[in-house]
Amino acid sequence: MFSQAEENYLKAIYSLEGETQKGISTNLIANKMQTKASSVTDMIKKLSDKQLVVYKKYRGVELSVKGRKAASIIVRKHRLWECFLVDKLHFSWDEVHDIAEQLEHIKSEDLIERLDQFLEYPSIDPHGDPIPDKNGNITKRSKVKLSTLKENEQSVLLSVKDSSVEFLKYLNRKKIAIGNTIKVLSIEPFDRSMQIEMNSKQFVISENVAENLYLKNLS
Amino acid sequence: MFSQAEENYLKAIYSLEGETQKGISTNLIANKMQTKASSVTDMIKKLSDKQLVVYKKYRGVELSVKGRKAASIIVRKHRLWECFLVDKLHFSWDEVHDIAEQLEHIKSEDLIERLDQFLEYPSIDPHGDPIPDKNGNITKRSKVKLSTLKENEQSVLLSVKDSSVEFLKYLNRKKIAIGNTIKVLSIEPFDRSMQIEMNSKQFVISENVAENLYLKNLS
DNA sequence: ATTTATTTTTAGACATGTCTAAAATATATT
DNA sequence: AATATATTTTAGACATGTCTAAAAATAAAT
Repeated sequence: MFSQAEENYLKAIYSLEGETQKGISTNLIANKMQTKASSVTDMIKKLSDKQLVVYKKYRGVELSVKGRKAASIIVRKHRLWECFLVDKLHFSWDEVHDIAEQLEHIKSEDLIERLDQFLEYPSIDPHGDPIPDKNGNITKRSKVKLSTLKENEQSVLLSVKDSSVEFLKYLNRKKIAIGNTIKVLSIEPFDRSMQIEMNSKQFVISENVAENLYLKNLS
Repeated sequence: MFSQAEENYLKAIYSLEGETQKGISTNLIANKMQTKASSVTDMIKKLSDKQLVVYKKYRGVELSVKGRKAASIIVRKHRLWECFLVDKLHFSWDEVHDIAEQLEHIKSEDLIERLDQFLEYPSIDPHGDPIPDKNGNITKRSKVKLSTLKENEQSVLLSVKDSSVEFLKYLNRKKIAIGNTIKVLSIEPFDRSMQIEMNSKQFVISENVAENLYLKNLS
């Protein structure tokens, strides 16, 4: 059984491994977790002692098989709770992160399997991210950033990269939601902002926004 | 905001105040919480500094108004989560205590109000205990132990005193459930065991069992 | 009312997880 | 290749919450 602190570190490293290819540095983790590099080093040693990460001094860390499985179970719990909060308690997708962050640490395998059943085995969470199965396996879909699309290409919004409250509220205002079809009408060369069409409406989004939306990869 | 440890102490003191009339002693709390008296003294000082309890050295503690409200909100959360686990996730009433013990510490007022609504504002938990409202107020029902009933008296089972897994499993086997009407047919003077009738069936229960069942007070 | 027994508190220690400041190592620059 | 810069680790400290063992206070017994 892991402590909440250990679980949070595992989750952070897991998430960083998904974002970057290289080894995960101490500073990267410290930044992600809003803590200090020295604290990260301390915790990494504990995780290394427990064989959850592979660690060589000054060379960064990597999750072990055991660590990766533990991390993905935590992600599974987080995402299932988010589904519960949105689908059953009718929270908005921008309100659920902090609460799920607490709920993911509840210890009970039985609970999470029953919750999964109660939710009718969802495959994605409210932000479009896939939910690992009970063994921690994830079926990942091929996706591309909206910013990589060319003029006149279109696809379906699968998930968001940034799931901060600010960004999600922006998407709410623009009525941009998971599952919508987005077509690129034109791209402004100066700032790479995009004129897009969605639900028969046309509007402009910044490059920053386009960088944070994942669409189904059709190629 | 309180730590989990603080919340557990508040809940224990709250529960002891409900069971006994006198001041709550350090040892009583230590026993309830499966910890040492010295640890209790340490924590009581912290709670006293935060004005959650009234404490005089060597004289035991009492919850302050603020402390009692905080405690009853925790009880509210615990009981609502137990309802969720039994009514929605179909756990049995003997399985929910440990999980609710964790869930009760989740921080979000909004969450608990939405959960209350989702459960359609239950007034009692699966063990028959009343659920405090959002202000911590409880509408308590007048109840008596089955052991106080005389021959030929009958009433409805309101709640259980002991909610240990062992006792609840015993009740499951005997099909004794909240809401059932129980009639005392006879009392054995030697050991105060009772011959009772419930659901047109007759059987004997020990004094220990009769001491742990609360019936509606009809007098 | 003194002694005895029990309860409660204190003092000092330990585990977890965090921090600052300094030292050690790695990376970048010339 | 030597120096400068940035990153990582260590050493020592602190907060929370726990414990053991000893001291202090209360309650019980004669």
